[in-house]
This record gives sequence, C-alpha cells and structure tokens, in this order.
Amino acid sequence: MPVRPSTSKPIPTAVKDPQLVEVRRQQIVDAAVDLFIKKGFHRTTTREIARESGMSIGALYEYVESKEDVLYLVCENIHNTLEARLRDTLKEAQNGRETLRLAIRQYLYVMDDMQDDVLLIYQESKSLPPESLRYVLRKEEQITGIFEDILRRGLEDGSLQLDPRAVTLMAHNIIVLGQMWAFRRWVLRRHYDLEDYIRVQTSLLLNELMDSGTGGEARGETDDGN
Amino acid sequence: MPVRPSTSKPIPTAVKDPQLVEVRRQQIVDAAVDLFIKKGFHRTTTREIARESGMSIGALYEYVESKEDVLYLVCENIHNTLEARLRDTLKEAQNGRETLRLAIRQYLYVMDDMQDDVLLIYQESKSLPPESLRYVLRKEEQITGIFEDILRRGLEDGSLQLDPRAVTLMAHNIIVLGQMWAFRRWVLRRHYDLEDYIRVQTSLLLNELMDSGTGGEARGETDDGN
DNA sequence: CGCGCCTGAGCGAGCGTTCGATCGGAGCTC
DNA sequence: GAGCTCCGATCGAACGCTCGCTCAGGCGCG
Repeated sequence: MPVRPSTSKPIPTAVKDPQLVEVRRQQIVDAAVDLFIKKGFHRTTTREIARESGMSIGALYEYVESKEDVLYLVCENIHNTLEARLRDTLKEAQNGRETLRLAIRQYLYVMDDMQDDVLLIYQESKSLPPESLRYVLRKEEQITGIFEDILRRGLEDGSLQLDPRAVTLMAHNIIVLGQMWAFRRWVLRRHYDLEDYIRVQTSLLLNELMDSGTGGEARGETDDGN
Repeated sequence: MPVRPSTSKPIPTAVKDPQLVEVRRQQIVDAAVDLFIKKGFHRTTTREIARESGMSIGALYEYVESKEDVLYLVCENIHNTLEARLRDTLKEAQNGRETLRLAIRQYLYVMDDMQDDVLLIYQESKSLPPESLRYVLRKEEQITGIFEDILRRGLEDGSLQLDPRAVTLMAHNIIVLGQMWAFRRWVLRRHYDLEDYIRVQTSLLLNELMDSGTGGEARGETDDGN
C-alpha cells in the first residue's frame, strides 16, 4: 500500500497525536466536500474551508499541506467510500450473470446516492497536481476492475457470453453508464426515475452479454464501408 | 434564434466594424481553446489569452465582456462545430437502422477528432455563469435530439425495436458512450483503437435495439428483490 | 515553564479589469 | 501632396482586490 503522493505532511515541529490528526483531517474533508459541491474547488477559499470545519486557517494548515492537498483528500475519501460500498455488497458469489445483475443494481444505487460526489471528482480532479491525479485515476481503474472480475467470472462459468478482448471495455461501459446517472441528472431525472434507469441499462448490458460476442449486427447487412 | 446570454457586449462607445469583431472573436476563441485545453480555464490568465490571440489585453476586452465570456464563446464554438459536423453527414436518409449505424460511426469519429474539446466542455462548463450554463446544456440536449430523431425514425419504419419510453435514454446512452471515448482515453487507448471501439459499442447498442424492448433479461430468472 | 495546539492579522503575489495615451489611416482643405 | 483633423482600434501601466499561506504570539494543561 503506497503512501499518499506529494501530500502527507512532514509535520512541522513536533510529533502530533496521530488520532487527533485523523479526526481533524476528517473534519476538513467533510467541510470541503460540502463546499466543493456547492461552489466548486476554485471558488472555495481556504478560509471558508477552515471556518466550515470549525477551525482557524492556521489550524487548517497544521493538518494539510495546501489547498490542492485538501482536494486530494476529498477525492481519496470519496473513492474509498465508493469502493467500500461496492465491494461490501458483493461478498456472496453466485452464478456470474446474477452477480453482475446484482452488482449493476447495487452500483447504480450507490451512484444515485453519491451523485454529487461523483460529479465533484469528475469536474475537479483535473485541478490536482499531476502525481495526485495519477493516483486518483489508478483508483478509478481499480473500481472498474471490480466489474472486470465479475465479467470474467461470468465467462468462466458460462453464464455470460462475450469476446474476452471486450471485457475491459464492457466494465468501463458499466462504470460510465452509472456515472451518467450522476452527471446527466439535469435531464434524465425529468424523464426517468432510478428504477426505470436500472431496468433499461441492465437490459442493455445483459442483452449484449447473452447471445453474441461481437455479433448483434444482423448478418447480411452490408455497409461496412464508410 | 435567441441572442447570447449575458454576453454580447453592448459595444462601448461607437459602432465597430462587425466583420472585424467576428474575426477578432474567432482569434480569441482559437487561442483560448488551445490554452484552456492545455492549462484549464482557471489557470489561464486573460493576459495569456490576449498574447496568444495576437492582441493586447486592452484590445481583448474590446471584444469580450469578461473572462467567463471567453469561456462561453469557446463552449458555443465547440458545440456548433460538433453539431454541424454531425448533421452534415446525416443528409441521406435510409432505413432507420442503417442511419443509426452510420450516425454512431460518424459520431464516434467526430468524438475521436474532438477529444480535447469535448473534455474541455465537460470539465469547465461548470465555471460558466448560470445563464450561460443553461444555454450550453440546452445545446447538449439539441445534439442528443439528433439521435432521438434517428431512433424514432427506426421505430416508425420498423427497423428498430425499442420501448418508446426509452428513446430519450438510449439517445443519451449513445452520446455518453461517445464522450466516454474522450474522457476515458487514458485507459481505453491502452486496450483498443477507434475501430475496436466502434465495433463493440455499435454491437452493444444495436443488439439491444433489434429483438427486445426491455426484455433481454432471460425470463424465469428470479432476483428482482434487492 | 514547556509543549501541543490554536489564533488571525498580515504578507505579497497574482489576478481580472479599466482607462488615458497612442497609433495610423481616411478624409478634408487649400 | 502637405498639413490637418478625426476617430476607431490598440496598447499596457496601473488599480483594486482576492487568496493561499505564514508566523509571532496566546492559551491551558501537566
């Protein structure tokens, strides 16, 4: 388990109580999440973060290296929550296909619940210093990996059909269709509720995974040209 | 055709040459697109935009109300290009299904070509003033509407099967799977090239649109619970 | 007193924006 | 065509302000 990137304050003068550090950092993250969601990273000032976490700017900078460091902590926190919630509900393993169906449902519920947080990562992670960004992206791949594993399990037990080369792509499709529920809510919510959404997207994904690998296109149709 | 939001400078003193205004604004947009892609909106200064467009800050502010106004012009410009390119290749109407297949291919090509621009809109449009943001989102819906129309045409001529209630959602799916090629390129590019991507995603989408509306889930499977 | 912890005024760089000065060429007069 | 005026277009120093961050000091507990 690697250490946080540029972050992880060298701790200025003395050795602090590590428990207090954890508590304070959580306060900071909680406050920052709220503010970043409401106003965005750039429009939020460090003074506001301090005020909202119930400490002074001085104290804030005892527990955090920089404003960007706060953003990193926020992203890390959200990703960890997300991943934990997902893995948590996938303990009981069944037939691959049913696991997948369950996982999609669970995932979409989590995405519905964490809409704002997902949006936050999407819109602000580019403001991270490069090293931290790489870190966050790696975490994103790990989460995608959860679905890759489920898909592969389905291939092995024969309950899913798919060109093995497309496993990664399908996993990303699932992830992105979930995120879509978060960042297109301004329009989707006007037409569908969560259950509608789960139904249609599950159908889309599982339909593909049941008969043909790359087929699906009715054969005999021409037009492979342009 | 509505007028630009808060934008559209009242023109300070005298009447300027409207043709020059157009040219200068295009210079500004071109420079800004490059800079925003490279450094992001917040990290780009107005001075840089001016320098890169070959004018002074003073001149810049003759053609633009504010930095946010530049961002709006950029978004508008990208969306217009995108929409024009899409509509442009959909003139010859065929059977709905083939039109859709063609449109998806064309769309993914455009997205591949405009990766950076798509990413730009995604990450920076939240920095727009609310009124301009609404404008940009409306444009996004219009573009989605192109695919809604194609889908409906397919329903009418019987070449596509789909629950009519899901038309909007499927259109959004297409749009988002296209955007995914832009904003997940850091990983997708490692595994797939554009043709792979087009093949798998077309299969996914068209497979669903050919036999069942919401079916796809093998009947008799339980687990509608949790 | 010493030490961990906190405070918040203050620093200074950087930013978006303004505005008086300047440029340069078109048009006029003689 | 020389000299002049005029005016839109351009310039960039300067302004005012915000913000991330620091640091000299204070408080209370052991």
